[in-house]
Amino acid sequence: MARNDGDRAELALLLRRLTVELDAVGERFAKPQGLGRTDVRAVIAILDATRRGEPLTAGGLGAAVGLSSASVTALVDRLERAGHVHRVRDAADRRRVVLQMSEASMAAGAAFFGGLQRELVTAMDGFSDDDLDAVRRWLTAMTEVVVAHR
Amino acid sequence: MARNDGDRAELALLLRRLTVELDAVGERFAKPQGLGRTDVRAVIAILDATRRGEPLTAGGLGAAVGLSSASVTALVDRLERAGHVHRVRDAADRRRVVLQMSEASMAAGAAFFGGLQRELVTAMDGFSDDDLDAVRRWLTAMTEVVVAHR
DNA sequence: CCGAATGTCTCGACGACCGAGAGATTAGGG
DNA sequence: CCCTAATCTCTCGGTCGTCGAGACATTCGG
Repeated sequence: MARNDGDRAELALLLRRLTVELDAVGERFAKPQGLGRTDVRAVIAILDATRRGEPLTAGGLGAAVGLSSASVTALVDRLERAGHVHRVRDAADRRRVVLQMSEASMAAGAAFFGGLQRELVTAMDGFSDDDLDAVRRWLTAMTEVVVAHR
Repeated sequence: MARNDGDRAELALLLRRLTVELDAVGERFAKPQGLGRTDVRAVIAILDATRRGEPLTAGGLGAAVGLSSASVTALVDRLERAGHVHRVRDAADRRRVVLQMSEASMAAGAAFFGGLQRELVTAMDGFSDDDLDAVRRWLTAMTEVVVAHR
């Protein structure tokens, strides 16, 4: 079992290495756009919500990325000034501000992350369906452990 | 192939979800210790280097986490004030400052991340050697793609 | 119609980060 | 030896991201 445990620990290390590199990719996207770490997370959250058909409000964004309302205001100010989103008052509840990604920003994001995703998917060519199913189950299991760990 | 591409894209989403949760774990570790995001990355870098038998210097830490020298000074100030590391002038080259983790900090890190690692390894019980080998190859392949993406 | 709840924004303060440059130490060629 | 260039860390001043507290507008329930 000792040998097996070592192999498994290696997987944990590989995973950490991968997360570090993914983090670096995020920064390589953020820098040229004049965005910060948090801004990228926010953009991704807005895109995800929009794709789900439930556009984010300012407050929802704060909950999604873990920021205070003051920080959200500043964050949206930055994104709006940089032309990535615009504020739209919700017609039904005029206290709310819903966030819409601009066309240009959507295109930039799609070019960068879409490209990466295509490369990732292509790199999966060398794997059998059984392999990929094992990966899927593994990712799911690891996520459950991480979520439960507190 | 369309069906397969969808499945593969799902893996990318699962991976992103996992990285997000791992990030959250890092914050749950940092908060009670009075540490910030960068500080945790620094501690991990110092621990990794120490384990490799090549103790980090202040400058090396800056290179590892991507900070300017000014920021490194401030960072080490924080970590030292919080009792996580202490500065030791290198005897051979007295311009250098090598960073040593304190016993207490090592113990805290081991308790937290060691515990998580054990849980992760345990969760791999349900996987065959072939499964885990597929995971290992997949993680390696994904990391290569991410590193090459620039 | 009024008070409580909700959603966002403003203000003032703090901490993290960087660029430029100062101070200390080392390495190497006269 | 010594002088210069290179190296390593630290200090200083300024900018930006974040928060807590509270103001303002809007909605909801009695």
